[in-house]
Parts: sequence; C-alpha cells; structure tokens
Amino acid sequence: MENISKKTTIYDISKLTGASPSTVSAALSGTWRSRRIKEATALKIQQVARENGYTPNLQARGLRKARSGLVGMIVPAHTNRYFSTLSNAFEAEARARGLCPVIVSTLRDPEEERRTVETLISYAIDSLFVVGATNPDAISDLCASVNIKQVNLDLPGTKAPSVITDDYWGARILTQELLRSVKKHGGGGEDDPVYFIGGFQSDYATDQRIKAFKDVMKEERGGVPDNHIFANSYDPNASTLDAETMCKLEGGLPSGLFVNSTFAFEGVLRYFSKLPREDFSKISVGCYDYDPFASFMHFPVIMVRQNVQEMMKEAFIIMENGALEPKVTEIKPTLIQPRTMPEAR
Amino acid sequence: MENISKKTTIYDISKLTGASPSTVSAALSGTWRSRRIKEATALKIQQVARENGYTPNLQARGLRKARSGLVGMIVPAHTNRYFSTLSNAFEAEARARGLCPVIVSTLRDPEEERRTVETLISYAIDSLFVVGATNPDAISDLCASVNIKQVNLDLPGTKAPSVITDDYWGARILTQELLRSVKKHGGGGEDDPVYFIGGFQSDYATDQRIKAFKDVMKEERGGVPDNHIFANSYDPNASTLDAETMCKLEGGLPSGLFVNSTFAFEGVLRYFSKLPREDFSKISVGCYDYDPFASFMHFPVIMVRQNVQEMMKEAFIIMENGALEPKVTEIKPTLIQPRTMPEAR
DNA sequence: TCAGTTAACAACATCGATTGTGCAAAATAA
DNA sequence: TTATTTTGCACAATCGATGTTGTTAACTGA
Repeated sequence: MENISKKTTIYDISKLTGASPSTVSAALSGTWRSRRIKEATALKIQQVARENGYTPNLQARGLRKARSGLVGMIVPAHTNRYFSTLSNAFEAEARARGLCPVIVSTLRDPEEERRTVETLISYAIDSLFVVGATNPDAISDLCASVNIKQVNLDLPGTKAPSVITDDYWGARILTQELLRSVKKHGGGGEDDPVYFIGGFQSDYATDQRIKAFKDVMKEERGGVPDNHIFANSYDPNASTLDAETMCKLEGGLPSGLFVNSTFAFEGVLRYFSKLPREDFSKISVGCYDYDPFASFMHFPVIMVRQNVQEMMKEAFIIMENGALEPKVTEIKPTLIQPRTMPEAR
Repeated sequence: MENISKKTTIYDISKLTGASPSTVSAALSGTWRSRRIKEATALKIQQVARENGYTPNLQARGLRKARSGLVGMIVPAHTNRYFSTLSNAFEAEARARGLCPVIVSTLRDPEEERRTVETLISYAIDSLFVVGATNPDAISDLCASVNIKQVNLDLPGTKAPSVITDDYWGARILTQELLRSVKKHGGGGEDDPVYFIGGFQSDYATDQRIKAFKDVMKEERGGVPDNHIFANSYDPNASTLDAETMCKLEGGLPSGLFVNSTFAFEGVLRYFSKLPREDFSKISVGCYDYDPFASFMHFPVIMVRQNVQEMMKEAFIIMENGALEPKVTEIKPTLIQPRTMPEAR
C-alpha cells in the first residue's frame, strides 16, 4: 500500500491494473473520455491510483506539455503590508484557477530581479506577475524571448500591460486630507510646514505622488519649498536620516508630513522614537499605503489603502485575455481615516 | 541571436557548435572536466550558449535527476510581520545555497496544508520547511512516503525535527514586564486586572504562553481568574469579539493585556478603535510577536520579537544534517520595549 | 612495430507523463 | 454472411537534460 521510498508512477499503476501506461495516463489526467477508454477501466485505474497514493510527477508533465502550471510573481519585499496583501490576493486568484503560485522577493535589486526571473523561466512558469520592479521592461525582454505572458503591477512598464494605482488621484486626496488635519491639529497658522519623505525620485509612483503633493500645496498654500521634499530611497534607514534632517531644518517636528509608503514610515518612526512624546501634539501624518497598526499612532495618521484585490483580479483578467498591449490600467485607492480598521486582509 | 519563440535547448547549441548534445550538456553543467571534454570545446560551447541566451530547462533536469532544486516552505499567512520576516530569512538562506525558494500560505487550514504539500511534492521539492502548521505530523507522513526531508518551525511536531521559540521563557519575561508597566501606569492597586487574548487553546505555543502567564500571575498576584483568558482563535475577528467581551466584563479597559500574536492585536485594535482616546490612559499591553508599528501606540506596548534569523539558520543546519531525529530546538526571543525600533528586517 | 593507454567525444537509454497512430475485436449495416 | 464502422486499448515517439557505455584516433612504452 504505502510506498516507503519512491513516488508511485503511472508505470506502477499500469502493472497493478494490467492496463498500459497510456491508458493509465488518460484515466488519471481526465482525458479518458476523449480517448475512448471504457468507463469501468478508468474508474478501476483511478481507484488503484488512489489506493497507492499516486500523484502525478508535475515535472514530467510540465516537460511534455511545455508548461508547468506554475505562475510566478516577484515582489520587492515580503515584510510590508502592501506587498504581503498582494501576495495573499495573488495566491487566492492562482488557487482559484488550479495553478501553483510561486512568489519570490527580489529586494529592489535589478540584478536579483533578472536572476530570479531567469530561474522562474527555467522552471517553465506559465505567466509572470511583476510587482514594483525597478526595471519592468528588462523583464519584458526576458519574457518575450520565451513567449511568457507578463503583467506589471504597482509600477508600470512600456512593454507589457500594467495595473497600477491611480497614484496622482490618491496622493491628491491624501494631501488634501492631511492639510485639513494640519489645520485642525497644527500650530494654527496658514503656514504650518508640511514635508514629504520617502520613495525614489525616478520611480513612477513617487513621481506621481510628488506631483500631486506639489499641486495641492500650490492650490491651497501657494506652493512648497523644494527642500521640504525628500525622495531618495525606499530604504527605511534613508528615511530615518531624512526625518532627522527635516527636524533639524525645522527646529522640531513639522505640522504635516506626507510619508510615501510604510517602508519610509518605518524609518521615520525609528527617528521619532527618540523624541519625547510631547513633541507629537501637533503633527499629522499622511501615509501612502495602509498598515493596520500604523493607522493607530498617538498622532493622527491618515492612510491610503491601495485596492489590492481589485488590482490582482484585473491583472489576472488581462493575463487571461492574452496580456497583449502594454496598456496601463489605473485603480483608485481608498482613504483611511486615523484609528480606523477596515475589514481584514 | 534572439530566439523569438522558444527556449534554446542543448540540441540547438549542439547544432550550432557541431558537438553532440551530451557534450553540450557536460560543457554547460560544469561536469566537462571529469568527462574529459577539451577545454577549448567546452569554452566554445559556453560561448555559443551565452550568445543564444541559453538557460537549462530545470524541469527536464529535475526529472532526470529526481530532484528539482526547489525548497518549499508553507506558512499560515503572508500578511503578518512575523511570518513575512520568516519568509525573508528563508529566501536568504535558500539563495545562499543556490536553491529556489517556494513559499505558499495555507491559511491555517489542515486541508489546504495537505493539498499544498502534495502539490509541492509533485514538483519534486528537495526539502520542506513547515511553519506554524496545524498538523505537522500529517505532513510528516506525506513527506516520509516520498523521502522528503522536513523541518518544522514555530510549532513543533513529533515526527520531524522542530525549531521553535522558547515560548514559556518569552511569555514569562513578557508577563513580568507587563506587570511592571501596569504597576507604573495602571490604576495603582495591586489588583489591577490583567487579561490574556489570542491564540488557539490546543496550539502548543499558546499553551506554553498561557502557562507562563498563569505562573507569573500566580507568583506576583496570587493567580488569575480563568475568565480573564481568551484563547479561541488566531483570527483577528475573534479577538475583536473577545476584546469587547473583556471590556463588558471589566466595565472598561483593563490595566494590563497580554495579546498573543499580532493577529490577535489587530483584532483587539479593531475594537479599541471605537473607544475614545482618554480610555487608554492606564492600559499597558504586552504582545507576543513584534511589529514595528504596533510598538508605537499611544499606550505602552511591550513586544516579544522571535529570533527569526537564528531559527531559520538553525533549521537549515538541521536540514543539511539529514533532518533525522524529531528533536525540538528552542531559541530564545527578545523583549522589545515600547516605542523601540530595532534594526530592520 | 604492435599491444596497451588515454584523450576526446558520440550514441543511447533514461526520468514520468502525454499524445498521435495503429490495430484487434465488437457492433452495426447492407 | 460480408463489409464497414465503432469501441477500446496498446505502441512508440516525444519533451530536455544527464550519465553510462561505446568508439575512434592519437599516443605511449618495450
């Protein structure tokens, strides 16, 4: 009954049932009707297979069919609520389609991205979801050379369809709400300082968000000085330094702070943790990205939650339609008020 | 040069160089020296392979060698700092060994765990890391039948080696520190109420933590009523209800709360978010697990950070030594004071 | 000079599943 | 009864890489 050492194959089942390997294959892969196998034969084979704990060797199947049933996804990092929620949604969609999800983080390193994608291709993944890649188009070149369909998420590319958040819109409403909060809790003046920290200049999302931030600041405040904007990296440690610089420049905490991503927020908090609690009485923070705990600080934190479920759903639809034109689909995010906990996920 | 439609194989390289497929294989897989291929031949083949963007078909290799180079890991969920940090460490260790990490979440569902492991086995993973499984021993049976090495993490099993946190010790120091905080910020009396919320009764880790909690409470307070302990589920929503029940029972927030995992903390916060801010002046929370944002609330939150790097390192060492005896290795966690941000990861 | 090495590679079987083709036997038609 | 179709399955090639076993030709030693 139990095979102690090696996996049961169709050849084992073949011997046990007296049927040929091809018949066994048909019976077990579900193609037996179209191959005109008698129902009784198929049922018997399936029965014996079950008794012997048979599961197909998916490497062999993949080799023969030139597709593996694996869907790949690369993300910049796991330790981040936004990306891990994307992983979660990705797995759900993949599972719903009977596919096996493979998620690998690439640490925002172009070389690592390349290596990882090459590895995934070598395992014959059927399609690839690229989240927040530093260079989606380089990945497109890799995928195109082997006919693998690709969809970008979070950051757009020009050689494959992309599903991203409407960052300009999201950053606009976030900035507006932040200014409202500053007016309410800040020092009182129309000139309460507001800063921007986090993200990478040349990054599309950051670019959009800075643009929205500047636009709203212009509309409501007449503008914002360039040295109030720090966008050098997604590395939390960089944001720690930026926060320090900001406080030195300002002579204390500003009344408003737009934090671009929870990565940056982590870094900012690392600096904040050195300050006495009283210092936080007037600051309001707007953070682009959502984390349930981050929304629960002792100062107001307004957050933007990207609509991960819908983004992923859309990405899979595009994939299933062939993932042809490099069209960009924008999904609107949601504003989350301080101390709010939306439903799980 | 560029192959527009299909992957380059050793047969393509064979034709291009005039060498036989087996020679090409040897030249490209690095075994050419022992197979007495002339260096010049090997170099030429490698050159041509590079020019044509050859990468090996790992499914074919895996089929032939009966191992895939994939290492599997299952985790209960992605959207949790503890587990995602484990994922991160797992990837680092796997990469350092030239293996391809495959991480899948199984949602604390025994059936999903089984299905996922079966799928991973079908892809011929070389070894399996099982994190926080509801039933590690059932997985051991699956792995044993196909000779796949397994190591459990977070929750121990009896049929495979396990690496876990010294939960009793960790919960002891957390409870002690929590009581110290309660003494400092609480109502003032020796009888400030302290509660426990989160986790699953029959779960080994929860069991240890409750035991430590009770022991310390007995030592310092003479004991704790049974109805102060809520341990029904890791589902945040359950903890939301538990928090509500607790507050009804107590007529407000208690002075001390031991929260078992950030999952539970999320649920608790969902209820807390409905309470006015003044209510939080006296509460101290001890949370078993670490999350940078959770450590930064407007009331003291003492956290326990499990030593993920070391756990994973140890797990890989055990794996490399054959993963034979079902020995349990315990790693000590670290206490993190409120508003503290340890180095990243 | 001729057996005996050794270098350098080619041929071929193999891993496990899929799939086009072939071929009896059974069923149906004429 | 004979011709024709259908049923039910077996055979064998194939996917791409690996490793064992040949097989030459050059080389060595006595």
